[in-house]
Amino acid sequence: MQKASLVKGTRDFGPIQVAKKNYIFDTIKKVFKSYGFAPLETPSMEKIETLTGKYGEEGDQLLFRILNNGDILPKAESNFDSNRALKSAISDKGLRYDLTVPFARYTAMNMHALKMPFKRYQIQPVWRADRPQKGRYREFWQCDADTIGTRSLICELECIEMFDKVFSALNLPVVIHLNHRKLLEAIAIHLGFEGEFEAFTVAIDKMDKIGFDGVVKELESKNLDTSKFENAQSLLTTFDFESKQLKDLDETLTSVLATQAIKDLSEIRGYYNQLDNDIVLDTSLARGLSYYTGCIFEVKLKEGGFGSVAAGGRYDDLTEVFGVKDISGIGISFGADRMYDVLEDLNLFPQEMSKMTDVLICPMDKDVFSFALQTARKIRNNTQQSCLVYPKEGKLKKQLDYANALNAQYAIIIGSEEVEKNEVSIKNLNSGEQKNMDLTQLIELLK
RNA sequence: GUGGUUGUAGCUCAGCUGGUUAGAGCACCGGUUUGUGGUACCGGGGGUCGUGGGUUCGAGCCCCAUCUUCCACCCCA
Repeated sequence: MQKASLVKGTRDFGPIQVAKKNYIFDTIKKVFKSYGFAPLETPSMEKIETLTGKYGEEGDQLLFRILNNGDILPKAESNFDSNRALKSAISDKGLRYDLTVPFARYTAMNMHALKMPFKRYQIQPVWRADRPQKGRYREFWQCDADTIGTRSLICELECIEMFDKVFSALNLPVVIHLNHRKLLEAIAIHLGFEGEFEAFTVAIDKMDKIGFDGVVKELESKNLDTSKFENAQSLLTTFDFESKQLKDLDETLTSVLATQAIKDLSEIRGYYNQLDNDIVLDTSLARGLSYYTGCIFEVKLKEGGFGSVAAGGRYDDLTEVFGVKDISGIGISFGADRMYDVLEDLNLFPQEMSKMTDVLICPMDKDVFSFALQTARKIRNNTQQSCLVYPKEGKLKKQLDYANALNAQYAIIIGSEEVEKNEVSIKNLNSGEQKNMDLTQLIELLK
């Protein structure tokens, strides 16, 4: 016999967990649909060359590769000068790392049929060969919405609104962090890091974690000149997302790049009045994925938890590697598994998630089965309630126990007395209240 | 990928410096009550102590390996 076990960093979802997960998916889906996004699904696996080189060196290492079928040994026996060469000889497929790149691939292949701007949403699992931690899985679900084929800043606004709506619908207070890649570049140049943009962003992205002094140390450890960095603290921080702050920032930076970014941000700011959640301009936000070129977002929990529960940004050249130029796009992604964990921790899933049925019918002996089944049929055909007949007679205690385990709202008790009077005994399992009535009254009650 | 950490019944854990048949609470099952649950009482099942080696007269406890968990770094949802 073999011990049953799971692959590291993966998990099962039982009936209640699936209901909870669907609650998250449904909430997100509803918002996506209300903004006119249409569904798309792509295969779990992609050609390895579709995936590699899109997420940087680190990302490539985290790709799950699929071993080729057939006789790989002769190939493997040849001399390869590197792991990389060997890998590509024995594996030409991989599991998708995110949903954005498969979408770019899809777009490139279907340009002829897509009416721009094209808006799609996609809710599917992705895989990363990461070392698992809390809130960090090797298989997890992303919920993406992207708009491509337009540079309109209305899309940025929609992203912000969708973040706001989803988290507000889930009763999960968050802070939406907003930044602009060009603003970040302008700041980098202003602080003397021209040509060292990557190292600069990697360092300042850790601001909230290691603090200002930590960032200085990090930069120095990479032999970067931090002489102009002393006035950076007031520049790399979170600002209220208001026009006054934007104007001040523009005046401090006085560069073309900064002005472009501020213009975008001001326009977006002009499009809305009130959100349920907080939003800040966070100039220390530097999303790692290198394909972003405009606005970038990250949604963080107001209290504790993981790094971020949702993120996104604008990218200009994602389809270019597939031969399709000048398609600007913007997309966001919700991390369903992290959201699941937080909602669980904070006990924010609605009560009915654990309800397996609304009504349990309890037949006392075999003679009443047909009456019980008839009652069930009536309930199913005439009400919205789900209904289940306990498939074995006897022991009311046992049956009521079962009803509790299923979190049912009503138990309908049917014995020979009830059949004789052509009625049922219905018990409200929350209040304990119980009364007898005929089937017409029962349907009326359950409607 | 680097450094650390964890692993005892379904769950949360106890188990003294290695010493006879490994414990508790909760959960589960049965009964008290063969037609009334979620609160009471009585009883019961269930563990090759993550796995594989080793040291020892003897290992849940020590050593090695491996897997798993969680944490930090890296990166990220």
